[in-house]
Amino acid sequence: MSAAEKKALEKKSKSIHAIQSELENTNRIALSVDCVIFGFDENKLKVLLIRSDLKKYSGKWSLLGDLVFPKEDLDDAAYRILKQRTGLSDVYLEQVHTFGAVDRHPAGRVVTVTYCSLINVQHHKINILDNELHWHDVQTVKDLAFDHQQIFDTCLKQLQKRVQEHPLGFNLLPKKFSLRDLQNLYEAILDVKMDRRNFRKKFFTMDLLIDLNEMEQDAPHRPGKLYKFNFEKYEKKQKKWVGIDF
Amino acid sequence: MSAAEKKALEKKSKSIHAIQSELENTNRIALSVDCVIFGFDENKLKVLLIRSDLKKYSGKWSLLGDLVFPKEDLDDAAYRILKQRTGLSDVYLEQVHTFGAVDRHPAGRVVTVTYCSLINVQHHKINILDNELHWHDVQTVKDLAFDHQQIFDTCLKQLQKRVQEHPLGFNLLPKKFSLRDLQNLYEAILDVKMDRRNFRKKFFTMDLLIDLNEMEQDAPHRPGKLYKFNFEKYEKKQKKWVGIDF
DNA sequence: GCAAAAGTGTTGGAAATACACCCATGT
DNA sequence: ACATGGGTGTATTTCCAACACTTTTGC
Repeated sequence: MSAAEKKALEKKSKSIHAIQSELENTNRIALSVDCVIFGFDENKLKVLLIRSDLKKYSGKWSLLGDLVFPKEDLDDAAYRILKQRTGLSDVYLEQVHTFGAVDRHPAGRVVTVTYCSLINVQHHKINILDNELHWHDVQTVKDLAFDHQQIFDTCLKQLQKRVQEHPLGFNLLPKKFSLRDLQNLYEAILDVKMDRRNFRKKFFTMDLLIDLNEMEQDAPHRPGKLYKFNFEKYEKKQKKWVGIDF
Repeated sequence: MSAAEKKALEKKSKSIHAIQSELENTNRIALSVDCVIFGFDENKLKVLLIRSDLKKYSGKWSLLGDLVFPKEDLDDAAYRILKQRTGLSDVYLEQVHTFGAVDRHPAGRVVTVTYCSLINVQHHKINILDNELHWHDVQTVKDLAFDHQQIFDTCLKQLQKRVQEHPLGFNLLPKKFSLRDLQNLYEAILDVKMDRRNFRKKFFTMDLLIDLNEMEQDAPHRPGKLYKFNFEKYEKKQKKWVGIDF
């Protein structure tokens, strides 16, 4: 670009001040975060729901959400909301999708960014003091408030996909787990049955499990060995995956 | 839930009117859509960029974006912006990610929802009357305005992943294409070289290409056969994919 | 000793990879 | 005739799926 062209360009360019007027109130929209919080307990995949606080949806369940503050990073808002609702920090959180139909909220325009998080129900005993907050089997979730059913369905599908490509599942298990625990988890998330021997083979071949040389306690049958996931080794891998398949 | 409990709940519930006050201006945020528009031409993957119209970024390239209107569905906004910038409708568009760092826009808080679109450069001769709009080789894209480099990188990665799982690539090709065209496309997107025979085998085995019994014209060598993609057959498939692999 | 789940190997088929030659066209 | 890329087949390897018996523990 020549100097003359550059100058011509600058002439057409807007100053920051000019842009600011476009961002004035009339063009602003309320923005919220909704968290789909998955847990795993009693060999079932669970999701944390709260009673809707809106009369229109009285009695219905809804996701945990809140408005994003004007001076708050989007990701920070997600962590704040998770912390507020569950008391938890330092957990897996991932943005999934943004829902922005004009009429999705009865009180006005609210665009919502959905985050998905996976927490270990046993390990993080959540303050469910408020009995409005409840773990639900994902199998039986239906008829949520707002468009939360759609959001939930999207997140569950995404979880099912991503749990196969990344070691997310371990965020749902205790630090020490048996291979049976791990398989139960995958079977619950993916809603399939797997061959036990092939499942073990797969994970042992990956070579990402650390044998703790400990055994399950209090099992009403032969106790299994306990393992933990080798996150460090996994981080170093990062394979380049190529395989057209659809 | 008993009737008494239900009543107690309703007492605590908020009316829509009460919620509305939370959505008042002080809690609103400007929302934009940015489109990462991929094209394919001269066997290279391209992306459509425009000169930033902001003085601060004078001379830098940026994605095509615009504010979302308060009474406009988010997806509609994406289609509108694509239409405005390229004159195109009826193309592939997919939401990718939402970027919401407080300081990402110098003129104030703007959260942006990114969409990715794939268009056929040959087929849709875009009105690039405005010479501020330009196709760039993705290989050489760097130093974009705002956080657009990060957005672009995210979209390219997502494209590389999704193009292997879904037949998106055909949106970048003319309706009739040779297997060489198809392979060039995949090699350009994934930045790898593939074996020609195995590539053909893979696609023929999928059985989703319709042989048009036509030949390339004006090839400076033996002309190849032309095919089109069998979208109908693909739609009917929708396989359940299970395979843990990370 | 019995119930219940842990642990363990082999085999056959499918899919991915590696690889080399002849063919049709334009110049 | 020759340069260019189109079109084809086979051998090898790798991965996945199917499948059954022995072991350990609690009761």
